[in-house]
Amino acid sequence: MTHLDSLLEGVSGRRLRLARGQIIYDEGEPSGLMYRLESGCVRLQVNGENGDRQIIAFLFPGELFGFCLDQRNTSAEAVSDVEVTRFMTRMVLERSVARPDVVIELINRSSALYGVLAHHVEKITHLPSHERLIWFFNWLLRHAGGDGDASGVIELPMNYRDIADFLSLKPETLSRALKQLEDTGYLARRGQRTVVLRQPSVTLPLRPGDQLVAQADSPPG
Amino acid sequence: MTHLDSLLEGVSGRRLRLARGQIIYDEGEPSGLMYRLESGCVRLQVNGENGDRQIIAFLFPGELFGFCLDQRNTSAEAVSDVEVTRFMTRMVLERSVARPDVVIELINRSSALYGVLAHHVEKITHLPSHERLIWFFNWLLRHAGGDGDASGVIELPMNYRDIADFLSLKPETLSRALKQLEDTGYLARRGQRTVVLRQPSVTLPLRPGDQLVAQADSPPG
DNA sequence: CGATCAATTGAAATCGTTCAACTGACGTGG
DNA sequence: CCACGTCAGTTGAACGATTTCAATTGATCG
Repeated sequence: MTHLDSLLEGVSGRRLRLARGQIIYDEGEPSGLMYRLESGCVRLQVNGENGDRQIIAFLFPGELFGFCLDQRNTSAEAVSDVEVTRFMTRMVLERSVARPDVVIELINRSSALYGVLAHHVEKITHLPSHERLIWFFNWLLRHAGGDGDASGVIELPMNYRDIADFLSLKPETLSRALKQLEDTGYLARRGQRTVVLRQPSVTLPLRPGDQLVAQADSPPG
Repeated sequence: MTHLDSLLEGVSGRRLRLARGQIIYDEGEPSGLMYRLESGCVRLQVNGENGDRQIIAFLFPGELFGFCLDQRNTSAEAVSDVEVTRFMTRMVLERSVARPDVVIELINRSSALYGVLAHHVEKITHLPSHERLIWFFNWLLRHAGGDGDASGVIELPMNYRDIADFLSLKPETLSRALKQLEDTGYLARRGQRTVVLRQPSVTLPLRPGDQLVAQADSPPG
């Protein structure tokens, strides 16, 4: 992660502020510019024909995106107010001739992104709604977790609709799944932008009727 | 596509034959080798915890895969008997220092793969079963289409289970969807490894009761 | 403080899944 | 060359998770 950050320092980049909701680039546009996210959260997405939207990835500070030489194959939008540094892809490549490690780092990041997406697909196609959520929150905890994993406190930079479109659920389903997880004690909500995981990184064996917190205080029978 | 093929000629590669079903590499393994597919069909996949499997991509002759420097983030398996040329990733990279266009081509291919997967996700999460199939067949026609698109004839290198796992359907659902498409006249089957699309690249507005072939020969009313 | 958009809740409908049984294709060995 | 076993694909019926539609509550920002 830190490798490339220093390397790109040698490439002239322009620092930009973008407001929440702003489109950074749109699918089909010619490429040429790439970005490093400095603060905030960005989403990559595919906009379907019927107004459907699939969010492919949430990006967090330190991550690079838009590294591509022909047409944009996804759209990028600001989830929150963000700061990015914008580079000309051409210049990054020129620099990489002198510094092979830049190429290596770019490749590593590309294949990492691919792997994340691959697993994302596997999860959203094979897990029921509430397990998708648990998986998502644990993933957030590991990635966006500035606070440290142990506490289980997650500040959500995105709204529920974004989460729904990331997990391929309807907002109503997300809402119900959240409630169920809250009721069963897997998580607690503080406002609707903060979630507290009770058991971070648990692979939950949740079946209808199971109760997590109940163990202590619900009388048997 | 042809760009890189000539470039890799300069890198020593070993030609291999692999039998159908053989694992080329497995998720979690250290990387170091990359491949060009010469003949046959390869699948990239993620194997879920419950024995579930999500096929991420089908690859066809000319395509590169396994371009990655740390751990494998997906598995690769031979869908049919295949021939591949195996390269040491390190040597490809060394070559790329002298030839910047190699880097560019590798980047293009990586981002193309990412885009394909992104759209794949969008489709399998937003389309009903029979439209996924139509989309898949049209996609096959464009990619594996050695015959030329116009005829609509598709030789399937993979079995129905592979297709089901690619489209995130159960075999039963796939079977039923296929039958429905056959009945409504969108496609015909010759054996179970050949499919003929009646209207290649149609965005079908199929609703229960609609008939495609009926227009010409079914009397009104 | 009101307007607007996001999130919640309920009830009904739908599509895909599940389970189970059956059919068909294919390859092996007699 | 045929019989058999095995595995892939098919079909039916019941089930269930998610979606849909509709109405309500709740947040957020001028």
